[in-house]
Amino acid sequence: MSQDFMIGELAARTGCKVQTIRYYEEIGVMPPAVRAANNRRMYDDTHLERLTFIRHSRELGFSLDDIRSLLALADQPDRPCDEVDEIACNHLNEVERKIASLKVMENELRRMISHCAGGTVSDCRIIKVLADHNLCEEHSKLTA
Amino acid sequence: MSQDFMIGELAARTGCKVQTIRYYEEIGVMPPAVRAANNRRMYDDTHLERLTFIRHSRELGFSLDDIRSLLALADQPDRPCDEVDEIACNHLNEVERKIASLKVMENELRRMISHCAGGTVSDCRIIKVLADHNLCEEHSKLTA
DNA sequence: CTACATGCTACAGTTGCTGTAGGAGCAAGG
DNA sequence: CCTTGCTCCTACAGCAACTGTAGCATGTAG
Repeated sequence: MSQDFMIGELAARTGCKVQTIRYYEEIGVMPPAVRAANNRRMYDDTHLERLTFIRHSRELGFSLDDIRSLLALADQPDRPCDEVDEIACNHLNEVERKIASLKVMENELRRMISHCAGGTVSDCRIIKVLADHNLCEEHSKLTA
Repeated sequence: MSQDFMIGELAARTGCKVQTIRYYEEIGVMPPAVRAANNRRMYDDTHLERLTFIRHSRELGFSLDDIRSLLALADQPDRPCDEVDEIACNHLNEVERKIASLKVMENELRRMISHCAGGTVSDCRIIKVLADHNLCEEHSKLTA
């Protein structure tokens, strides 16, 4: 096992673009790849696992900064996982905040659109509401 | 009416930073300000209205590109408002898409966090799920 | 007269990539 | 043997929507 392969195969196996992998190496979330004689990056299963971890974390919305911390913690199995929990909880809070903010936008957009009678721009409720904050029902709740 | 004032007052009256106003002028969503003898930008109520429109649109999540289009349409009151509706509807769809994607993240994060028993990193469910996509309940639904 | 606030330009930095230019190596087909 | 085409390499520019900084000029208050 731990057969070596090149960046193209790592990309194909993880659904990650080649440039993105090189970018992860550049910013230090992926370790520098060992180079073959022709200067090409060679990878094995440990790289595959690490990149899978990164991609999954990204899909869950973690920042690369958080991921750097999570990877560092994952490499120290005997430490308590408080810090992991904290990163995850903070991120969950952030996700909830974003959902709440988007829902306010959603409500207001729906309201604007449903009030538009479809005439000319001068009658358009959407333009009116955008021009005058006071016509907006939720204008105190917006904290995007 | 239409008293002139400087950029600091425009900023204070709209809750927009001074640099942001200059940036809006630079990219052309705000018209170039008339300059006083000392080269300072002077504004009047039309600028105040325009910036209010921009800020409110931004609060509702519209891109500056969309806002450019909306402002151009707002300046042509006799045209039908189909295009306005279309921009607003497209944006609403995008907002809904984002909410759906964030909710998937939220569910999975909650699930991970609630499964963590609080021991060491080697037992941590959060790290395990991040490392192995198959432990993720919703991994097919993530399309952030 | 001296601070201090405000204004100006110009540019770098943020996040997480994506795309491009310009070049080299390698295998297969003609 | 040569060309075509694929993959790889580095280095850099660009996206969105700002925000912050440096270094300077101007205006006002005490």
